[in-house]
Amino acid sequence: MIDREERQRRIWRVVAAIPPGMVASYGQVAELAGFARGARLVSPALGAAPASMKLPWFRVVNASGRIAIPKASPGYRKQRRLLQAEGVLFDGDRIDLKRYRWEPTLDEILWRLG
DNA sequence: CGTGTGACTGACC
DNA sequence: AGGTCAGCCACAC
Repeated sequence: MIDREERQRRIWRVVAAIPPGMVASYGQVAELAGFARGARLVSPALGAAPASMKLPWFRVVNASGRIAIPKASPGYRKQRRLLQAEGVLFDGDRIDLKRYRWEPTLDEILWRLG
């Protein structure tokens, strides 16, 4: 039986493994963390991460390649700025997932996420 | 124990 | 291509 803490740790581990300049979707993070169809579990976990952890929360976007928070919010601009600083290009308000989506190799899954 | 909510998704117009 | 909508899961009331 896994509690909220354990779930968060698993999610954090996946997010921490996303390489700079790439992104992953909420659903993808959830699945890699062992929670199929648990996309909605990811955002609370990101918010709960201590700042000292330096979790690359901004590398998580929704399945359509867009930042999931309102465009008008400070958080939106911050996330966008951080991604762009890593070389992630935006096409309007959207990221080309074909190009920037992280697809972990078997090695990464076994050694970084296992 | 129902109900509503959300930094979600995929299917279907 | 973009909007709608029914599922989805945990959690707060």
